[in-house]
Amino acid sequence: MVTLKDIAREAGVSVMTVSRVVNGNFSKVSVENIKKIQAIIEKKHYVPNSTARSLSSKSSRIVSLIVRGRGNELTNPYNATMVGEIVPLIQKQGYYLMLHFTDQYGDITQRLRAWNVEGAIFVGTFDGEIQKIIRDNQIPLIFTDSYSRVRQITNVGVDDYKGGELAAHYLLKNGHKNFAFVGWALASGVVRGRFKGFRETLEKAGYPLDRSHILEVKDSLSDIVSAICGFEEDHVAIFTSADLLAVTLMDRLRERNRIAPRDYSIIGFDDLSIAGCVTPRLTTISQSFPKKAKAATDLLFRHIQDPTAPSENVTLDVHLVSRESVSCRHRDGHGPMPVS
Amino acid sequence: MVTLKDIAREAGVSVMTVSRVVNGNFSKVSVENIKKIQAIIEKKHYVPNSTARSLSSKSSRIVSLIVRGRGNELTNPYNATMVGEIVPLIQKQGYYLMLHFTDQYGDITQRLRAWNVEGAIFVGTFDGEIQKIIRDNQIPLIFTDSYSRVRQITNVGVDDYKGGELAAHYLLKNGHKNFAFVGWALASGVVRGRFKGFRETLEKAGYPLDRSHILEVKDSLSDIVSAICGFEEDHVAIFTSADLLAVTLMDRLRERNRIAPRDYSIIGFDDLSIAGCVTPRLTTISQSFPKKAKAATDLLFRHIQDPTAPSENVTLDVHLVSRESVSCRHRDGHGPMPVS
DNA sequence: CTGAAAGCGCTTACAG
DNA sequence: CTGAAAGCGCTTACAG
Repeated sequence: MVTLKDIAREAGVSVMTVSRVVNGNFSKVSVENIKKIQAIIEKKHYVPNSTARSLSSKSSRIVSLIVRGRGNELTNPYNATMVGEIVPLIQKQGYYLMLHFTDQYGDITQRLRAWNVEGAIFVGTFDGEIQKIIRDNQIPLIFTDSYSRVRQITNVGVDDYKGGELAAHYLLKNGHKNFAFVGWALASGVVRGRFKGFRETLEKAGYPLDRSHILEVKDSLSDIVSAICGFEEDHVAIFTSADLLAVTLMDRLRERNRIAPRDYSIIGFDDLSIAGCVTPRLTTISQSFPKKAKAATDLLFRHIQDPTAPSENVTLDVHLVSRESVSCRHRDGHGPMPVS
Repeated sequence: MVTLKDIAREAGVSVMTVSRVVNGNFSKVSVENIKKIQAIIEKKHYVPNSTARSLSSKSSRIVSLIVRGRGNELTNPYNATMVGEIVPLIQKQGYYLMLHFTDQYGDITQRLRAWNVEGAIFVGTFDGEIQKIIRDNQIPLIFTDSYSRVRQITNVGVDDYKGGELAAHYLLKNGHKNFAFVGWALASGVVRGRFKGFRETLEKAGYPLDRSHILEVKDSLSDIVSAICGFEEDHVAIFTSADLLAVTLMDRLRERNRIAPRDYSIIGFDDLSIAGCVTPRLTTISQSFPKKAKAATDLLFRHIQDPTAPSENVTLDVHLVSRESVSCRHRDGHGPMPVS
């Protein structure tokens, strides 16, 4: 391993002047020394030891990405997309990225402290543990899609409520009269927001959502599938809390010979790329992952640079993307027909 | 920040005996001291500084995962699945994981050296650069799906050739007579293997693959789509080098009113979860991602533990999963019908 | 513009 | 069973 000392010896200078060159503090080194030292660094393929740097300077240039769960969390395209967007943004800043999957609070602090991590971005719902996490870690912490009563939390989310509204309006506009909501974890803030926007909009329009039509996914989808097949109405319009859920549901309903948009209509949330390649293509509430990732990393670095920066709550916009999974119910007998 | 010194002072011992307790070398410390020290560690929430540990012990407990590319590489479900499988396996060993996306060779060495990384797993095709990477990094390096003439490389791959054979056999068994191959990057070893197995099997059966039916995807899929639509044969059976390609292709062909398995048949490769939720469900060559990830991390840790361990080339098995995207051509007029 | 000294928080290697 | 010393490779802070 080549060290500063090796370079210094060969250049006939002290480690300090080599250190200055390595760090680009050219103003304090003579031009000839800069050139000489740079040549030697090049020749010997010198790479600064970040471990030593971190120890002495107290700045590690490591950022952590913490994903909730402990299995293959990237099997969920939502997580994969978010992580994949964030990685290049972190690298572009010259930072290193540690990736952690965890579902227990204690882990997080340990992992962050061990490496003097400078900041972290959380992907997934940490609603309940946010308070403890913040209390134990005095570094910039950026949450995504988290709802918490704790003030002073920096979060990047989307307008979940509006997403629900958009879905409801779109279905109403297309002449739907029967509605259902299917969501994972109704307790999570994100899902609750989407649900609320949907329900309240329908209510205002005179279509209160019946309790039997509010479905929460527990362990398996089977119950949900049965419930939907058991609906007495002719054609029900379903709003789901996530594309992945909508896609899986369509697949399971197809096994029971229920095809969208012929037998029912369905709207997703996220606009993952899978939404566009499924049959029928999924109509969904679209959020921008590049923007979300950018907002999160921008906030992260702003807070790393200026620890006194105020916490911020960013809410990104959503819009509806009309594709093929919702039928138009206006002219009876004309069958499914997409309407924008 | 709590340090060994703080604990030592409070316990009235030297840092060395605290260090022993922290590292579990209980045999060399009195029972009472162990208890006393553990209590203080607990109370003060002491977390060892990995940065200092790494510097003095020369072992960082960091492993790198290097994914080829520089955009959102996890948008590709193949990469996402692999990375997602590997993360928990690394964590289970008490190691930390750094994730890097890169498409230039120089980056890799720099990143590995900076943190004294103990080993790395590569996801994606690095065929051409393997030699240089190995030369410059004397740590365990595990490649996946790489083909290289360099001996002494440790690689985990699947039986690509067999995958091609299986696809060909299955299509022949189903009475197909017209064939095509569509692949990304025919130059890569993986794709070449799949293609070769396919072509040679067809040849032996008396169906040499015409040059016009070997399609390589360049920038866009448009050329491929046009080429396929221009085929003179009635029904062509297409073998693609990857599920993602097959799925995208089906979608694009649907725009041109070509539906599988009515108008053409198609087989993918990988068996990503997307293969099962697309319409028609994709018949594909299946590989086990959990096994692949396990093999790669096992090899990695074996080599970290024993640097003299011989390099190994692991080839995992593949099998065909029959779903809905291939028609049976035996009894004319009976239309598509899946055959196992 | 340059460098000697001290120190970051640990572990290694040794002495007792 | 315990600890004092040295050192890992760098940076900070200071003196010149």
